[in-house]
Amino acid sequence: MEKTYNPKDFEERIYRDWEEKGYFKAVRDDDKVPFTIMMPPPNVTGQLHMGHAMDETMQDTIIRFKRMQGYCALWLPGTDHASIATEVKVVEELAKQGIKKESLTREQFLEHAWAWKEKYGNRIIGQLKKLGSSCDWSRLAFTMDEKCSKAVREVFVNLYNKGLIYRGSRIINWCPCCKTALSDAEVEYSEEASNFWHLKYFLEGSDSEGVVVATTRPETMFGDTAVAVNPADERYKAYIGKNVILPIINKPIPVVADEHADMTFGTGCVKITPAHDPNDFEVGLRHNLPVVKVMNDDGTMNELTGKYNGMDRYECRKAVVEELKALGNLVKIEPHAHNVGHCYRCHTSVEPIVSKQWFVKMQPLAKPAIAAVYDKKTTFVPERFAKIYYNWMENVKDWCISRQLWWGHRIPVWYCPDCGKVICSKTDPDCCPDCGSKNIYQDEDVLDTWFSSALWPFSTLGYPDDTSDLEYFYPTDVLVTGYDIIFFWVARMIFSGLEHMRKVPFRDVLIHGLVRDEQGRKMSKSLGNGVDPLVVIDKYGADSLRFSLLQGVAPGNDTRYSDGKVEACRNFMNKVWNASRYVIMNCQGRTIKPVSEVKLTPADKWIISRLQSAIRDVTLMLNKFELGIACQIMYDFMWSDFCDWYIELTKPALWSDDEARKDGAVSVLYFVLDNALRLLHPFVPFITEEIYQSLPGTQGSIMVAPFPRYNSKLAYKKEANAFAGVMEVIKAVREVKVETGCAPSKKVNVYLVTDAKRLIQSNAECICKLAGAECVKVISSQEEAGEKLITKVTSIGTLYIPMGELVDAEKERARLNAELDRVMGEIKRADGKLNNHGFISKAPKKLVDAEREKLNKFIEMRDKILSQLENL
RNA sequence: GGGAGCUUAGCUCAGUUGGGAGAGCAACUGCCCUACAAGCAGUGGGUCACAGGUUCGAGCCCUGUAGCUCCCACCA
Repeated sequence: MEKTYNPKDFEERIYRDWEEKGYFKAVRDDDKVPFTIMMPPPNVTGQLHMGHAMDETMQDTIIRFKRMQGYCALWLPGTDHASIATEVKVVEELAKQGIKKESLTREQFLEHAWAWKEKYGNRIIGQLKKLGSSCDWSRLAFTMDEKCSKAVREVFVNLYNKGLIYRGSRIINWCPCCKTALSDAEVEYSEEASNFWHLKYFLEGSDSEGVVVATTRPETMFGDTAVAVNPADERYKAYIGKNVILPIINKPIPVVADEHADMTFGTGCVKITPAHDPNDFEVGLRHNLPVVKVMNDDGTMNELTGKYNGMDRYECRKAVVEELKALGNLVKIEPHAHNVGHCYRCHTSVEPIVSKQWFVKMQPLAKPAIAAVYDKKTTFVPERFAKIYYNWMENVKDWCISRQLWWGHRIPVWYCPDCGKVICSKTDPDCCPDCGSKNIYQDEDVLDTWFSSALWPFSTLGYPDDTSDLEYFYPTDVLVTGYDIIFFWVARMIFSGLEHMRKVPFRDVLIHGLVRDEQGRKMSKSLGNGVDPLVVIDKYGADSLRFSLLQGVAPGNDTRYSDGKVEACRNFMNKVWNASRYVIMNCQGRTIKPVSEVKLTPADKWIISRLQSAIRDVTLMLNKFELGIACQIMYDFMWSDFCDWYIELTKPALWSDDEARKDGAVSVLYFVLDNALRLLHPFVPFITEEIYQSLPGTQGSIMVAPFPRYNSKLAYKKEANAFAGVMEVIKAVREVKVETGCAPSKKVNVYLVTDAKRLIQSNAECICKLAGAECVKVISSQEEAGEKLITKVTSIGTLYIPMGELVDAEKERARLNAELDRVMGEIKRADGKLNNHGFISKAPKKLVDAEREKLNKFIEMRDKILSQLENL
């Protein structure tokens, strides 16, 4: 093995090897329990970012853990066609080549889109592999592949036949840039500074009397078909039923009474534009008002606006305000901030507009979806995200699913121009089933990209066919994703799964946060602060990146990426690497025995005990999806317990001439390392595999080796506890040496007055080695230690270390006094607790006893320090 | 308007059944000792936002306050 950890030497080779050996493949095995994760399909719009890297790492860690535990583990990968996002990208790409979308036929455009998908889809797959993702590539899916498309058709037709999909003219969100309808979820609101324009609409036949409406959208006035006032508003009662004249186009419109008008807001009079405002649309329905659309699809004004025809909506706003001012209709302008919706893909401000679109009726679907989470058929981790889910589901409106795009699943509906028949079909019809006309034509629109993503957990397993996979792997076990797509995706998968499979799609939803940049900002293209995972992998290795993305992260919380963190993890990898090198080097030519056949030293029992704790805790934390804590446990176990202590403790044995002793030490080292590697493997698969392969006696891949299981017989609680005393002595000697400014290389003599004579004697060699001592002797009184002593009181005894000229009486007094202070503090604390009647009577007996024991120990230490001070 | 989260060492963050405040980085001191200087040993540093409450005991549970962040709804 090389002296330093160099991931480039092996990561690619190992991944290829895993793939060739078929370890990623999940084949139904009825002797095993299935464990399934569906990868949230990354969009084929570009490449993976840090958020993906974290998401995939979490999934890979869980699936590797379950696979090693003996489950039939399936992690099914795939990509999403991302209808609108990809179409925007392809249009941009074509524009660079001077090609306009409008100049292409639908088929020509789709060819470009598929080429894009090939290129970027493959790039994403390459990135996933670099990360070490152990997904079953033989099942790689794409939301627009044959399987998924078949499921989309099935679902659409079924919902249509149940009356849960309908077509209608409704207010929808229109993106004038993408020129398509959007769902409510696809609109992002942000506050913008604007104005409240107070406009006077004169009463029909009057030059002075009228109502003043306050609006933020003066340019939509051409579409006004009424003015609403509150029926209880005394100020305007007289106007109800009369007409006012719409300025500029001089059109009479009625004043209607409607609760929608808030008497306390604005002027109390609202201009009603049913075609361009969701609330006004509702008012319009109540009062049977005409719907007048005054804008074109690209956000320009239409012919109904007279001279403003063709003008951009914002320019028109300015011009209309000017004209109204000139006409004397503008009463005042009031600054006013209000929320404006933007397209989540291109950030253009969306236009609420009446349009004929396809919708999914949500109420009947939402109800069981709410109940399922309420009944804990699906659990959110952390639980608080269930609230966000409920809140959305309980208030969800019908879902607009049609998009005026080309890239996506085309709506499976045909129209017959001859008899007016609407045909919704799973297969493409060639004529009208009613009149036999061949003139039928298909709906031009495609479906919202989330319509197909919603089916992901079962479409990828073969739905609508009754496949063996579907039966075995569905419902899946855990969905891992960010909180940002709970509405878009998680919620829709839940109601879709319930509706079409009669079962929730997953048992747990593990929600994670965003990966932010070093300053806590969202990583984004426009800020240019994104960090490419591949660049990081290239520099530090995939394992270091993975570990850094998991360590210290709490579920659902955002986390910050920093090179420093990755570097620290790389250092940890190097630590693991070198510890392994130490073990493997010492294994050369030795007989490795099972630990059950080794005469274990106290140190051996201590590390084996620590290992058992690590096994127990890591398993527990992984099962609770507490990956951050699990990582921390492994980090501490490997670095502190195994490397800093145990490896050092084995050196005396390994440097001795006692062959049996050497074999024993090596056997334990091997045992612990082997277990530790398997514990670590789910987190850092490459390095553990590389080392595992170098470990003598191992067979096959660590990927399919069993995950360690806690063994209570190896817990050695008492022994481990006793050994902590030895460690305390070692630390005490080290402290004394540093505090007295003794040269580190100088060996000191250590004398101990203690009851634990045997423990100290049997570990004397280790104490000497680790503490830098010449000898450790148990004595019965201080006199035996000689003169010029430094005293250190520990819980298992008092240490005396002759320091010769280095002993300064004053300094020693100060040092002892400081220690006395500390011990007195402890006594005060314990004493206080034990004098508390409530504590004695109500706290668990174990705790009270432990506290008592501590108090006695500290009192003993206090007395020793006091007598020491007297003798000084 | 409704809801959620955060506030812990100089910085970034952990802290899961309430039982003596932790890690990484940074700082300081001393060390190339045959796994590792991507290292070792040691040190300093925190009224766990604030105010109440529950409890024998609160960073953790409850109530309120402040600051920051986010989500949803919406004011024409």
